[in-house]
Amino acid sequence: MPELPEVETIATNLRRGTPNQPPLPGMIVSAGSVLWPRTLATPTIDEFDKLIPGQAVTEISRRGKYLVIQLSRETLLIHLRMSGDLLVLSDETPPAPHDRLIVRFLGGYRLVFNDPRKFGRVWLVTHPGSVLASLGPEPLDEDFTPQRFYCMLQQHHRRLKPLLLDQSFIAGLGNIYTDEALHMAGLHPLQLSQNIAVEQAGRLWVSIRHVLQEGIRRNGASIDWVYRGGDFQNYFRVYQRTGKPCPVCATPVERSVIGQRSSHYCPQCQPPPV
DNA sequence: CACGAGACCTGTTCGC
DNA sequence: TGCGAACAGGTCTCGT
Repeated sequence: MPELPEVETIATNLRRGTPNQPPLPGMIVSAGSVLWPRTLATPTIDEFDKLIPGQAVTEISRRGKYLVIQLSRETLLIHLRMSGDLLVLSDETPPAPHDRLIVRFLGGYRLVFNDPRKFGRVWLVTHPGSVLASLGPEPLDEDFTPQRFYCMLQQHHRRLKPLLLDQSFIAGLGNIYTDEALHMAGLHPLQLSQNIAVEQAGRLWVSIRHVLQEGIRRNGASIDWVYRGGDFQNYFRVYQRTGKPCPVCATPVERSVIGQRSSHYCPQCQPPPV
């Protein structure tokens, strides 16, 4: 799915609006409608339909890969998982295939959660902490220091790739940005976290923040049939570039499956652990 | 605690 | 051309 930069881009667009869509803050909900029941994690559809009308959107933010839409009384949390997307559309725009949940507003606009694969989830809760509690630190926050990151790595005995994908370890990284960061840091995805030297941890810290910021600057990545407007996909170093030359040393990029996910890396720049 | 397999889903692309 | 396999930005649960 969308990873941190894609969710950040969507949050910014919802907050500020775009040439095609008005800003969400200030809008007042007229009704909710759940088209695919499993999309709504909590509460029940009946309660959702009852609770959401009349609430105003007050604030839009992001935590990890969750979109956080603050309403007058409750908080709407949205996770796009693999194929979810959020659109603000006017009443003139007809419904689309794969629309899963809709929040309608006074004034003729609606927020549409569209999700072909149906993995995405929406929560309407009083306390967002109940859903977000297990998330690790935000990699772009000030209190996420290289020193702290080194300590975190030392506390686990796990392979780097699955560890970085673990949202309770660090929030927001997915398959793309993890592969990109490991390549930039010159670290193999199978490297064990406890064997990382301070200096290597520092390089990984810089790399993680660099690729995330680069992703945000380019409005995220749009790949496969899910186009969200970003163009970071044109700047991938290794992700989905199997067999193509490493941008640093021209060695063909390799792919292997690690922890059920495909990993892309340069065997020259990212030597495998002994 | 760390890890692999399976589940949840649909759509696109690959390979024979 | 056609058809099944492989694959896709994620996360959960279960068994070892």
